[in-house]
Amino acid sequence: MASTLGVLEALLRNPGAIATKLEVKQLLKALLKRPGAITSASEAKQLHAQILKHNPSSPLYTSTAICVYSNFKLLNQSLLLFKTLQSPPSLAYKSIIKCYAVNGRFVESLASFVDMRASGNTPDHSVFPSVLKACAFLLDLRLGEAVHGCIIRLGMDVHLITGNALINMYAKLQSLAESEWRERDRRKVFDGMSERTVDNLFASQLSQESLGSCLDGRSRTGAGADSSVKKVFETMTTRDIISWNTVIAGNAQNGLHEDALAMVREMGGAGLKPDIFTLSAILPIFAQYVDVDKGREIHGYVIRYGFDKDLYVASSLINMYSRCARVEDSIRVFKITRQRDTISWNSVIAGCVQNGMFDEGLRLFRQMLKDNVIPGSVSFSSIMPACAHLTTLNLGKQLHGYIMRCGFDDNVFISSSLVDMYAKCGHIRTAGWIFGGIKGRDMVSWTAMIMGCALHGYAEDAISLFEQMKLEGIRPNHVAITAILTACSHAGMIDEGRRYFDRMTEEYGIRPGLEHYAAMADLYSRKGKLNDAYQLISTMTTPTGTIWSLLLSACRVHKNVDLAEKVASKIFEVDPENIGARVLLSNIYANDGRWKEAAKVRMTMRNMGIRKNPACSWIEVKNKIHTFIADDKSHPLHDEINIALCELQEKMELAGYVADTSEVLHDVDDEQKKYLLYGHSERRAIAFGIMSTPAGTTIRVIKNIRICVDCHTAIKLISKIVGREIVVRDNSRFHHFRDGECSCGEYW
DNA sequence: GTAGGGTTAG
Repeated sequence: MASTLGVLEALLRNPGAIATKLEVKQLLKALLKRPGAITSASEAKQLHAQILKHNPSSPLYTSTAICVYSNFKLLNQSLLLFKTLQSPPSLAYKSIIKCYAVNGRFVESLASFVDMRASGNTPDHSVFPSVLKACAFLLDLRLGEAVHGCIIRLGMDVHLITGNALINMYAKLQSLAESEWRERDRRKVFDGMSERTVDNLFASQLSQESLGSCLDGRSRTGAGADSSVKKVFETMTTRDIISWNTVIAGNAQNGLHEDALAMVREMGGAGLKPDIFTLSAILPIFAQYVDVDKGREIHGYVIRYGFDKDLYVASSLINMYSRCARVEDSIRVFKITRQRDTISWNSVIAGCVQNGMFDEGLRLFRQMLKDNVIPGSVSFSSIMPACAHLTTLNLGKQLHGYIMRCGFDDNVFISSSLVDMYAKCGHIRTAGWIFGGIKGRDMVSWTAMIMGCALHGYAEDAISLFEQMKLEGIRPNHVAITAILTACSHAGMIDEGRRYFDRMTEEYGIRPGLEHYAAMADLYSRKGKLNDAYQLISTMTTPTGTIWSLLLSACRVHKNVDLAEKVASKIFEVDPENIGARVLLSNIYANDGRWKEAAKVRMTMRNMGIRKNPACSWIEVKNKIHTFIADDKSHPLHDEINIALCELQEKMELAGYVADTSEVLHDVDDEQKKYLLYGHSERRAIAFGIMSTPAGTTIRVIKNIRICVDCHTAIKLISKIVGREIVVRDNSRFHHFRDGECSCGEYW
């Protein structure tokens, strides 16, 4: 054999060499037994040439050539040969099935498998892994089960690699059928997470003893108890670390977290130590449970074993830390990871964005592009919320263009984030247009759109979307319900809001949480039903300062000082440092002319060392954000803006404008109050916007606090005078001012 | 030949 192959090597490396027919025949025969002797694609082509020269019609030789080509993943060459075969022999089928699979052509791979069975050829252990991988990829459980039956009949279910592939297929596909179980299991495990069973899990070096001790008290069984994954695993006579890791990853991804962790403990008993695959599979569990202590222990183990150079482990660690709100640790892990890919960048970017570090997220995103790392679809869905929160429309639009050029605009994660971004940037119509084009909308897409309508005051659209979502078989979760309650709240629809609130438990199985109480309290408060709001909040077991503050704010609008004092004391009970509440209370006193009390509250604040955030507005002009803070004169065009405001003022007064000074909370005379109103940040931002953009351009301004009554009146007039649409987002909603009117219908 | 990481609404 060795000498035959030696001749072959000589022949292949020197195709011009003359070989006798006998020699070639011997060579090919030897190759039939050892196709692996061919070590490069070019040698494979030489072999093909020899076959064409000496025996082109032999199915056996042709199959051998296909086999050799498929070893080098050369699909086109394999196919050319395969198509010449009238009735392909087993080897040809096996090779082509594998070749399709390694090239990601799973449909064709399975079709060839079906052809092979129909032609009476018997598959063997060499094809099943590819076939099972194809079933997993195509989410075809029925075919997978049929293949499994075939494997059992052939007695192949004890074969190590086939068994591993079976486990993988079931792990990937069972999650589809068992999503309901999964949810139940998740809650169950969550309840038990604080118990000692998981404690000290990774205390030392995952030693046999420490893992063993954790097995005591393991009590739960889940959907996985008699799952196909488990059955296959238990049937196998030999198992390797891949078998264990596949089951562990499957359990982790299917929400069987306790099972996954138990198996990590058990694998020690089989003489196997957790490796990089094991760790990257279980780290997301600690990320989900926000258990940074366990996550840290794993990080320690990772470092001790030198696994910290692995990209997968690094991304899992970055993700774990950011889910646990330790962004600094995420960034640290990212920075010391020399090798980086799209996913590790995505992890750190998403970590920043999810923790509110929008600018840092954007900076890292730009750095990623600079480093020539090609962004994937996940990169965009991770960064887009930063644009939504910062309301940087131009940046959002640029990213949208990039997304379209990449062909990612049909991705549901991305389009949902776009719906949200456009809605939050004031472009509700664009949001609606994108939403309309989403195929396979999920709960998040619907909720983003519903919330968008809510923010713009389009409650009826929000309600009809909500009902349509239910008709399409999507059961609302707690976020969707928050969105619909917010919609009702922003339109003053008390009855509708109350109905959704009262029925949410019965109809959707969701108990009202803080966010739902907040929306309802807001609904009553805005409508002036202050006592109803008070009653509702009082029924809560532990109302927060934030919820009481909604009512306090309404007390200011509806000028109810007595209730305000009562509410304020409730707030200071649970949250003595609450800045907003103290500011509000002082304003309420000032509004009532009780300047002494107002001053007292301010004094208390000063003594406590707390300062209120100043009112500010900002506007994006030519990709630059201009910020205007109340009474701040630092803008380079400050004087020009003042002149423009005075000119506007004259035209407004001609149109009948009379300043409403009732909300000016300073102890000064009316003339001074009028002057103070000019200084309101949104007015200066709008004046600047008018000065620096072409006639007719829509002005978009964002403000950090509620818009005051006088500004609301003034902006309505300004929109008419300058003939422009002016969109102002305050801290809770959008106002579209057009031709002297506002979309909020005086309700905000 | 089989195994692992990152994403959208609040």
